[in-house]
Amino acid sequence: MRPYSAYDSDTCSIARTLALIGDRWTLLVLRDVANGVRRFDELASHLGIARNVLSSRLARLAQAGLVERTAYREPGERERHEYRLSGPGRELIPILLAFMDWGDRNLAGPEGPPAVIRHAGCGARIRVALTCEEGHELGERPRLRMEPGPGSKVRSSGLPNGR
Amino acid sequence: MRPYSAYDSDTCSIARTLALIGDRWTLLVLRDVANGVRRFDELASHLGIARNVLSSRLARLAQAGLVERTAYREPGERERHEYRLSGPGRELIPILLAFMDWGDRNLAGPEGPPAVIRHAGCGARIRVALTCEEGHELGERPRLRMEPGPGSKVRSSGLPNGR
DNA sequence: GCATCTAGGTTTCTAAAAGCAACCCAGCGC
DNA sequence: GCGCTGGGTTGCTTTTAGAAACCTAGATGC
Repeated sequence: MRPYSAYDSDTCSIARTLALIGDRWTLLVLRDVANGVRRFDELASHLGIARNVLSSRLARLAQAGLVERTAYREPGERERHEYRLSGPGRELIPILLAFMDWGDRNLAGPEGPPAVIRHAGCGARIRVALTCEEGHELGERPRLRMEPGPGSKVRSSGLPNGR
Repeated sequence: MRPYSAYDSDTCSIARTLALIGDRWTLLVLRDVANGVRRFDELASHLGIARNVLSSRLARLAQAGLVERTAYREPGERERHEYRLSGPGRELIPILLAFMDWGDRNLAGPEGPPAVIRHAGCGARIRVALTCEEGHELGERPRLRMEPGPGSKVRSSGLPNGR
């Protein structure tokens, strides 16, 4: 079996996802949009992001289909635009919650976590968990095994005798 | 109840975590370290990262306690250093798997996912899932509610009449 | 019926971060 | 003592982010 490092780093789903949303601002933009901040000026002011950067991030997210940019007009008002999460965008929520979970446990001060997410139905707290398709509970230090999938790609350069 | 945008953006656990590991390379470095790539040159070559950037990322991760830098010496060899995930670093694995999961579903080509993670015990695939502490199953579009926690902080500036 | 305000950006210029190549140093092997 | 290798650091160039000014179109006020 080939060693891990023989596989192309950029082909990995983690690398591909990071290429799309892995810069300093994009996940924060998505967090705010997920929390109902929909307008350009509100986003700019709440995040403290430069407006040109926000503009380019929203354009990228819209082009990738993670947010929808729609025009709307309230009576007596002029036309506005708003940004909302679309289907694939909503599927990013586990990523946001995984970040939040880790930050709550490792970076929160003695006061406790800055925010809590609850199940809107029952009011209980939400966590991200690893699950095994056989239904086994995976504890704090799960034993995992990585193996190449059908879309794997061997690295084509940089190896001695690489091909 | 105060609106979401009245709370300080930087106090959020997502923002804090992103400030530590939310740049273009850090999560990929952690992915490789988690997969057993432990040496500087191996990381540099597999990732294609500039060596000075790798150096500064590893220093930051070591200082934050996410990786351990240890010296070791094999018989007949000179001293080497290796990097390994430490406790808090291993807790980042759900974040990596959440990225992978999303990428597999949204960015993989028709060939399928580039890699598969299995439970080392039973061989079944691993997924990240949202769970409610009451044990309710949360499906594709969970209804979530965010509320301020004990460590929440109201925004101190930028609001009309803000305080 | 012109000046002003506001949302939603774009342009322009400067500062910070990433990339690239060259260099350095220590220990080993020869 | 000479070169090779791992593990970096230094210095320069390019890319990205940030700050501030500017633009446009439709209310709004006078």
